[in-house]
Amino acid sequence: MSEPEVQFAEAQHLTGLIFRVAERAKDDFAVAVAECGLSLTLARAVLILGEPAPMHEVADQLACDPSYITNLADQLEAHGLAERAAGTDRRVKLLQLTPEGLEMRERLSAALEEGATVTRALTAAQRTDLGELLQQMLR
Amino acid sequence: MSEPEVQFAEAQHLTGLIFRVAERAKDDFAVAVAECGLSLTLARAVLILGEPAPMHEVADQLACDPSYITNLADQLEAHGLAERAAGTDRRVKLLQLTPEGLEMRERLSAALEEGATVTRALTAAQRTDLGELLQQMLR
DNA sequence: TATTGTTATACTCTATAACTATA
DNA sequence: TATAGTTATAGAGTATAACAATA
Repeated sequence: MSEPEVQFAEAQHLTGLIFRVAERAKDDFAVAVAECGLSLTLARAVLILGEPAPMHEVADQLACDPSYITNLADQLEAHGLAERAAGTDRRVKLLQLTPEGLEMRERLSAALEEGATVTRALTAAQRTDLGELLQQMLR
Repeated sequence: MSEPEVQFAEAQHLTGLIFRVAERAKDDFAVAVAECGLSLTLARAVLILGEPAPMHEVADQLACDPSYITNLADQLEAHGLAERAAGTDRRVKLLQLTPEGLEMRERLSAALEEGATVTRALTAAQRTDLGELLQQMLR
């Protein structure tokens, strides 16, 4: 195969396609998130906090160091989106969304569902197929 | 719908699934890239440089500021993977892979194709279907 | 006057290590 | 002795603005 053909073939490879689709979806979501005045990580934290959770659990779910959650929690509080609350164990602090935080979570959730221009290119049946394939990949 | 059901439904939504699959693929690729001693961005640059390219074109393809390419080019040269070369226009500097760079590109390319554990969960037919759906999303 | 690349600088994101309080 | 969270600090990654050379 000549070089251009190799490149073309590579461009078709699944992993590259997944990356490109994900990047586009992320860009779309980032626009919505920026309109809300949040960073991507902050938005992820808000989405995670459907229910109050210990800070170390948030760290687990975001796959980041627990020390960084202090920073994120400070930012969430500064935005008025979440508060620290006492847990049963006095070492633990729960992070819980304020009413504003819950409202923000709704907005972000809607943006995540509807905002991705990529999924609009598919029919309902195709979306179903895609969803099944993706779920199988995560098993 | 009660809260846990809502969360479950959200977890199924396409955009979220795409993000999770992409994150897993990226983690897989990052492992291979780290074994090569490169950062993800550096690896992307190597993959882009199948042929010598002006630095500003690399910036376009990486979707980053042109000034940052100076930094990346310095790093690539420090790794012995690429060199700056003169272009026809004397303002332009071409970035081209060294033999080591080309070899690295092969390794990365192979890692990208084979390394993603996510795609292994699919049959050949399913991979074909997925590829077609993804391509349609990028059109 | 516009374009290419470079420099200096600064900002954001995130991790590491040492620390405190609690278990 | 182990766990939760905090603090201080440092590093990577990247952008902005001003600049030099060339077109």
